[in-house]
Amino acid sequence: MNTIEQELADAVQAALCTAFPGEETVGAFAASVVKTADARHGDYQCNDCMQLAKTLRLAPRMIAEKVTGVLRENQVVESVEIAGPGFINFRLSQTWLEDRLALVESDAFRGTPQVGEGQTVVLDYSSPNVAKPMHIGHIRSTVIGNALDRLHRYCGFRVVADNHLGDWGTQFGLILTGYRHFADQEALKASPVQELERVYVESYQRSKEDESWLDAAREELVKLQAGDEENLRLWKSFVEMSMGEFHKIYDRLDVRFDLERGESFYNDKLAEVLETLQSKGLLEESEGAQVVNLEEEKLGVCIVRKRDGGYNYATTDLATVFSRVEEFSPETILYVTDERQQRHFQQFFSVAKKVGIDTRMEHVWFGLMRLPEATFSTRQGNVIKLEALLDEAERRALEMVESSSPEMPEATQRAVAKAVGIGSIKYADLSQNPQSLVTFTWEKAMALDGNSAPYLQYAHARIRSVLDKYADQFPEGKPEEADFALPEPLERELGLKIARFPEAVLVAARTYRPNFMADYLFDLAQTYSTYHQSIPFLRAEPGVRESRMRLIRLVADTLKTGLGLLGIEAPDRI
RNA sequence: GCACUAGUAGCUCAAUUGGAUAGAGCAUCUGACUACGGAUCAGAAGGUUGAGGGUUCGAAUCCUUCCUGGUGCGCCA
Repeated sequence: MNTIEQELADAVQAALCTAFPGEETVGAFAASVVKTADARHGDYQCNDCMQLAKTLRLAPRMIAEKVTGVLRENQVVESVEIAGPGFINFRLSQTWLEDRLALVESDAFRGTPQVGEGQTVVLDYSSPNVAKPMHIGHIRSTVIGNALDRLHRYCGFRVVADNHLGDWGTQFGLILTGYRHFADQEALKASPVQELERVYVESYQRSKEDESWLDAAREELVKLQAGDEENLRLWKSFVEMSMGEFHKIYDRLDVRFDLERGESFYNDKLAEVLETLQSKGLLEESEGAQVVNLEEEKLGVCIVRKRDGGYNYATTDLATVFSRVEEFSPETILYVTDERQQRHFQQFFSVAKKVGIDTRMEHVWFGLMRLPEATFSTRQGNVIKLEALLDEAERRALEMVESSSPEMPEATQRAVAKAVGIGSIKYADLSQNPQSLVTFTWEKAMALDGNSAPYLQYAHARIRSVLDKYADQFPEGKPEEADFALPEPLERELGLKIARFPEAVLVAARTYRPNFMADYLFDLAQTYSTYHQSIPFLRAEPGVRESRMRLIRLVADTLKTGLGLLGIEAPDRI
């Protein structure tokens, strides 16, 4: 199913060709139609005439005149008007819109065109470091990445979500050394990652003061990388402990991966990467290291092999991309990380291109999260653990549920508190542009009113509640047999917004900006709330009542589906 | 120093990537519950889009100079 924007754009395109037969510039032009910013201008608008004025050497309004003459015959629109310097404003036909809603209702994807059909996207996100607990800095990659995952699947893409764990970094030298000297086995059993972190932080601090400690750590790392049995065994146990903790959090967040290949997975392919670079003549030696020179692109040099013979991030990423291209032949690979890695990805993409990778690769970066006082870091120990954040969110939500729904069974209250608490945290992140810098405050992360998850969940639950009440009061009623009817302006607005759902999905997916989806949902929920307040439905006359039931049920479904695309639950009662 | 990035209402953020009179939420003020869920709704007030210059039918958005923050800039990831 095409979006309405697309249908209208096609109509404009056709009208242009009819109005200006034989004009090459018109034939090559791709007409576009967008929704209006202001309802007074109609439902959709086309701004192309102003652009075409130059190439056609005609006044924009003149072009618009010719085009609208043809467009008026179109069944989709009720009126076509020219305004201002040459805008064409469309108002959709009432019956067409009503029929459209029936199509949307019966469509498995609520009218969303399956633009990704036959295409594969590899999505690299979350990627925490083993032996360090996940803190609030990890939530953005996880939540944004997961939303992009869901949005793309919904558009028909085959998505390969890969959790590219940091399980092979230099931190293991420090951890191994620390582990041998001051690990507390009891604590390790009780709370493994916390203890590993303590060991890491202490070992790191010791290395700052003590050169020989650092040497020992390096030695342990070399032994590990050379395949030393004892170190390998310990390393594996560290990874397992961490994964257990990570999965507890992923379960709570309802985040799932298709693959969880850490950097270690590519360990034996790194030498090959060097050979490939060598054979393409890209390798240079510089200060004892092997590098790819990117001075021409003003990207400095990219180190692919350290002076001490070790490989690093860029090398692993290259090995990873080779492997992904070979195994999945993706059209696109997305990397969701924070802004600090922009330069790394520019370098890495550039090198990948040089060795012949032509897959589209995008770095979807997001702004750092920081505390009001400072940035946080595991080493400084000023992190807020993700687990604590989720606990607190659920606790606050539970308080709210207990006071507003005391009659609800306790188990249900807990489930609702989880949906609301976790949903609030996700929504706080997803409702803003990923690229903005975020200063973390508990208050903001868990906003429970205004533009927030609970507002949307409330709107949804309220509709479910009305629908149940309807089923109680009118057991014979059959809303599914009523026609969609939008006689009231508020009703029409609501119907139009439902019909626009696919446009929000596509924009959010295409621009890697889940906040477009969040915006859309908030707008829809707001319109519904106004409707709810001012239009009677259970008390409306028979027939009208059924129509309205069918309409609000579709609103509820749209809200639930949209929230689902953001990874947020919409319980029937909250 | 160079590069990237941000600066929008008192605060937190939008603005469909160049469209029409820059929109929401919070906070403030006014109003609506014997109600289909008040976790709500209606309304008011709040702006020289950091500053200047430029590009054009049209600029928060593009170019340019400056100011202020953030981040990065060779062996971490």
